[in-house]
Amino acid sequence: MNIYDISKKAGVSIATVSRVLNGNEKVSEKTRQKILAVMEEAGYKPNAFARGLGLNTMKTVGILCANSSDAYLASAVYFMERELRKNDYNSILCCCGYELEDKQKYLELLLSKRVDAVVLVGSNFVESTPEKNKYILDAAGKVPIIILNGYLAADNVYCSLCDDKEATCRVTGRLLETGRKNLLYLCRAFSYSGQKKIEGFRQAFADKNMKLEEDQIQIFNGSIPEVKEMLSELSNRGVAFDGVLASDDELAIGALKYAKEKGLCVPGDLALVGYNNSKMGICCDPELTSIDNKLEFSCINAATVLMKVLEGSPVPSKTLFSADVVERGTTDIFAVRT
Amino acid sequence: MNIYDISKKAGVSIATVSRVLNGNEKVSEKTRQKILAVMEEAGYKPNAFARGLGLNTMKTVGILCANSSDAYLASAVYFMERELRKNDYNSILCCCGYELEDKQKYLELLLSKRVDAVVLVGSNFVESTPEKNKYILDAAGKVPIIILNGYLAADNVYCSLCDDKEATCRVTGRLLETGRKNLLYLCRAFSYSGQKKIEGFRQAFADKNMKLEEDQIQIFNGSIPEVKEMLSELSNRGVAFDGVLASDDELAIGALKYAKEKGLCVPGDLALVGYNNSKMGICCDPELTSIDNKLEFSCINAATVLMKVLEGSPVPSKTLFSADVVERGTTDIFAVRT
DNA sequence: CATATAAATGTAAGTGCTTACAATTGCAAT
DNA sequence: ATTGCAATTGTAAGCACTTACATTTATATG
Repeated sequence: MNIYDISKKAGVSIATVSRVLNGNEKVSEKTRQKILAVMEEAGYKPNAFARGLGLNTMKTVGILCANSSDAYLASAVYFMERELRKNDYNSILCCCGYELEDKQKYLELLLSKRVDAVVLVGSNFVESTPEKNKYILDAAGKVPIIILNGYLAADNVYCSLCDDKEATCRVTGRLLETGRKNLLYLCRAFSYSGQKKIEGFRQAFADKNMKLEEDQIQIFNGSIPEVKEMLSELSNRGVAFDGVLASDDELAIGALKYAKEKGLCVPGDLALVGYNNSKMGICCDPELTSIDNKLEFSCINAATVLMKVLEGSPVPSKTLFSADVVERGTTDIFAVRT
Repeated sequence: MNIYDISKKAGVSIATVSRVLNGNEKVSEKTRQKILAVMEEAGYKPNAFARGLGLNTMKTVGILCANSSDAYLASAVYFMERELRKNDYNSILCCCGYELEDKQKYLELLLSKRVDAVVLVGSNFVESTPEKNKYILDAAGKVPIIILNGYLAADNVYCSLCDDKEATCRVTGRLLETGRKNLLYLCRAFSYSGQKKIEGFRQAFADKNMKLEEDQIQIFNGSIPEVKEMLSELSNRGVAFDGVLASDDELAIGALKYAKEKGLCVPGDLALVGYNNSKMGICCDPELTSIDNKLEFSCINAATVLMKVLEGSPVPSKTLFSADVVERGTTDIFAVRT
């Protein structure tokens, strides 16, 4: 069952059938209806490969992410897929882990599938040195690249991200103002957003002319019990802290577990702030204060930008927006500390 | 840059180039090397659409799920994508929500993209009446369908699932044996696995000749605070319960929040059992006992089955395996109750 | 009613690959 | 040198569409 069969049954040429397939307006309403009726009756579905070949697009975009079972990345993938689908685009998902080599490999794989664009979900795609980001530029030479939560200034690369530095600085500042002296920052990985968060943390101290010790910033990539362990050791080594900010909620909950084990009062003895405002944060007790970086908004924005790029409209290459702070039981930064 | 350019540069015909592209062994080693070298040098990438047209496959499978931002479904999608990719298949992701109409619509959309197979992630794809499952059978007429966590006996439909009934029955039985009299079952939706879980719950009572009141089973689709609310009302209505089993961890954590609010001791006054063994379960305090339905195993199995189906090998249409119980702080069913 | 013009439709040449079948080549046995 | 056979390579016909351009048909104008 192909376009020839349909054209025969409808008594027209294949060109006309193709035109109705593509919504070309140069077809009389009568024949259009006739052809649609024949298609319907025959249960005809156009062959996507042949269309792809002729049109040089199959209206699909590649979504690359490190690990879509991570709750945060999963949500991002979900929102992106939803928004793209709203615009009649399909998504090819590919999870590539955190190794540079694999990111590169799977980005190329997506390109070889002739996707119309690639969305890099997560700040971990932007590395710290230009050479390591070359693979993105190479890809951008072929199709537009959208980066979610990371920023890379380059041609045909479009970024949608939250101002993590400002948000972290804001919250850190409030904690300092409410009398916390010994804050700790736990950061999972040294990704683009991780760097920005740490910069914000440092900035808050600088703004108040306060000194920051190097062990107040911990790059740590562990699970909840491992965080608990790590903080115990830190404490045993004599590092004191009355507040922990973290680059995600899981790390902060690790700190909460530490506090419980030590019998510390939260937020009295120890204030906690997570990041991403995930569901995990409302499972614990007290519930976790978290910075909400408006992922859904960011994805909607990214999809909108992408659609414009694909239709050739001019768009800004960077969209930066500010985060919300969702205060719950692990802090009292917006109330007065008792 | 196409196959003709390569054939010219290598001084061979396009057929030979195509042969090395497809790993056909009827090419002398010398010319193969020559052609590979030319491809490499020219940076040639075969056009996936044209290959798709010629081979009638692009080695992609469609993954359909209700909502990939749900942590459990997200993990399933992740594992499936990973396993499929290991077998050189790509994944087109499509999230269709819970409406029958949309499931049908997006399943058809995936088929129109000429995927080689479709994986239905989640038991919610199997409806309770045969007519409602017709859309799956229709699809199975075109490509193999894999169902994760659900079961539907039909041609070209393959299911990989955990024995939810047995697991629920086992845990419920233990709770009854350790002296709990008034158990409650919270079930999010009346999906295939939801039904099986409830059947297991009923079975455990039947096995002990104990009577089960209708309000001991609650179909409830709400968030954590809503569950808390619902249980309060239930309690106020005079329904007593000393144990809550739930069809997922979130519901169980809602019950935990209820216990905290009421000042109930967990597990002393109220035992709690979740399902899926999610990360949420280790965020709360005490940590949640949960039934682990071995999602990763199930996905690996599903992918293996699918690959065999695609290569024409015979495979069982149903793989059923048993769940693990991960006991944590919200129960004492494997220790003696004090 | 002839003509100009616009609208609708058809013809045929791509699009880049696969593969059945035909043709050529290489090589050992006669 | 000739033959037979297998291994290798080439030719050309698909695969199911799109679309520039040509042709036909309908409509409006004088």
